[in-house]
Amino acid sequence: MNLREFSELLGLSPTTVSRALGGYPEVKEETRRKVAEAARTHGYRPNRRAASLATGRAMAIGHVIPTSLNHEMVNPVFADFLAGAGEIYSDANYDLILSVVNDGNEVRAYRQMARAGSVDGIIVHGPRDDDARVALLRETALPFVVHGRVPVAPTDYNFVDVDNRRAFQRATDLLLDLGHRRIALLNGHETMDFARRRRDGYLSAMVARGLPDCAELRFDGEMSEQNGYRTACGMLAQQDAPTAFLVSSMIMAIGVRRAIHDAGLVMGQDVSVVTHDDMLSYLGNGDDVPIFTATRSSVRAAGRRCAEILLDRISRPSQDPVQEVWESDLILGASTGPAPRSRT
Amino acid sequence: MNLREFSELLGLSPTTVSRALGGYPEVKEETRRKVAEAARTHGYRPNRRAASLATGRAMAIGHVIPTSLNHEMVNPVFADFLAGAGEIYSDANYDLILSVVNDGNEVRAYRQMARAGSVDGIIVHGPRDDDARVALLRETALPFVVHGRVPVAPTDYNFVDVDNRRAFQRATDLLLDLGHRRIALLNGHETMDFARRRRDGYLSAMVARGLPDCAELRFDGEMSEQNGYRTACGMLAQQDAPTAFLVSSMIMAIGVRRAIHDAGLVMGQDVSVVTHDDMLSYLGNGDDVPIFTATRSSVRAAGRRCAEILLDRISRPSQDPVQEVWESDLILGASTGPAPRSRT
DNA sequence: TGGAAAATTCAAACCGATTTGGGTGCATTT
DNA sequence: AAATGCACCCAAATCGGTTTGAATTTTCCA
Repeated sequence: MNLREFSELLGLSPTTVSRALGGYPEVKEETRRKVAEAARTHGYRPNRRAASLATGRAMAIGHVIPTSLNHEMVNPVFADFLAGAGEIYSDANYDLILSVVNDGNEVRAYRQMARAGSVDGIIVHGPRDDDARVALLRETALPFVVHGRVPVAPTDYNFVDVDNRRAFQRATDLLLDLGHRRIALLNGHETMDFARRRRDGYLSAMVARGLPDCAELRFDGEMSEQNGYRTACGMLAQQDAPTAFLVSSMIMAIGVRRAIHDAGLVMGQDVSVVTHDDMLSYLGNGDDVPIFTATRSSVRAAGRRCAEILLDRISRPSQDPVQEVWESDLILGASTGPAPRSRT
Repeated sequence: MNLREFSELLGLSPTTVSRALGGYPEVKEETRRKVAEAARTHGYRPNRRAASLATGRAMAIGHVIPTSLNHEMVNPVFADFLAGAGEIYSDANYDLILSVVNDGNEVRAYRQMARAGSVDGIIVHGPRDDDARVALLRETALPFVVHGRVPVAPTDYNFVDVDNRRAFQRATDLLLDLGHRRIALLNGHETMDFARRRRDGYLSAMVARGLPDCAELRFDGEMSEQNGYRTACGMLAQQDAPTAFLVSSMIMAIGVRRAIHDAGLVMGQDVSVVTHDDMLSYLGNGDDVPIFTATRSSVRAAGRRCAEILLDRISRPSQDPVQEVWESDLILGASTGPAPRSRT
């Protein structure tokens, strides 16, 4: 059923019906009620495509999520982030258009969305160091919000980020305070901005105590369970093995835990682990006492906030950029303890 | 830039340009080349909304993913499923419209998509026993493919499913063959069709050997790590504790593994575990020897296949329904072994 | 009761593409 | 030279809404 048919049914003009549904003041309250009622019973909804063609608003937000080319891995945080953003969109009657592309094809995906006018705004996921996306988006004049930050870009764009540097600096300090000296860092790809900041936080804490930066104690790559396991196994087999691991994701930390167990060691006693916890819905970190000591920040809340900001910028452009850096909690769990005297 | 401006720029009529870009035969090859070239250099793309209004095709597929109301959990398999489907969509130049809704509001979401004509087809996720969606979608005449199956619905709809019943029957048989008698089932919500089928498979194998159905050995609920841990802890503390666990997801199995460790037991020796493995990209099940003995089926491949089928039904309606039931692999890993003589 | 102001409603233009049903120009045939 | 065919190209209608500017009806007050 289209507008014309529906309005004939009511004995009104399309204009009036459209206004009634749109909530414009030019239509009598009683008429509006009648129209709304009829729309419900007859199941009329304005055609989305026609409406957005007429208004120029697509009523949709684009998300481009990258899968890494080699391992085709999809970062599991996306599910929760999208769930958070999705809540906001449905309330505002916006659609969420999802585009899954290989790393590197992202720019093309953004450009297409922009040119075809299929979205009113874009969320940028997983900013990297060589990121051309922010510049591109600025060109297109499409509102956007970055989840994370772009390393070197000019600073006048919207973003929501966790203070990754500080989080990992604090986490490292905690381990150092516990007496650990050989602290391994298992990080995400350090081409990613968040991973780089975490590394910097880790390094600055180490350096502040006069400790060296040991290449054999650092890993960066896909944050999968397997990588956590393999890497930790390798490091634990070294002669001067680490007594603590600082890990960038729960999933990876679970791999580390497995490696510790396999080596016949006890997590929280022989080896300490601190991880970042995105508060994924299916990966609660224990009940009363957290399993892992962790830097914690809800990625779902970040999704909600990014969406809110974006919708706000769309309805009121030319505001000052919103830039939020969230402090993450450092919560103590059972996975950390004082450094053991020595191991051989 | 719109079509009119672009065509003026070329000194051609909008019609010709549209045909050139659309690949129609009525336009000289040389003209087409020139038009395509100019489109590239000037960055012209037909406005998506206008195009779909004119053609009647939305060029978009709707996915409605539910979050469970209580725990706001998003099943992590969605990320990989969407990634699989997304691959197919981008190749075919379709958009993916994602709607995240609370359990129970799904029907409304489907109806809205259908009425507003914002999608050409729909993928139905996580069919349940009381599912009104299939009936609704049949009414709307919108093509759809179900990932999974609807328990009691008429059978003339498209679906791709794993043979969950058989998978869990085989898994149970394996454990029985190893001598286990007290076998626990840690399942997803048994309102979900897949979980019910898995339970049936488990029960039929048990019954076939004359074993009872013990309520205290069965759990169904959210497949989170915590639930796996908590439930396994509780069961292992029972006086007649299970010697084996059959688990519906890797995430949950990781919780079970943790519980086994915490109880001072060794997985694969004292307690056996078999899990279903959706082959999530970030949760590889070990390298050479799988960690978990598992029934295995790629959810990403299922995403691809569902998308393929849907696009095919859209381009050629009124074909016979495609109904695929995939056999899942049963792979042997390190988490299973013969039942221990006895434990106290 | 008449007339101005306010409250409603409507006809028509517009958004940006696709597509129908012709035209135009040129080569070929008669 | 007229007729036919073919290869190109185009004007205009269409999709289903929103919105502008004008027309109509109602309300209010002198």
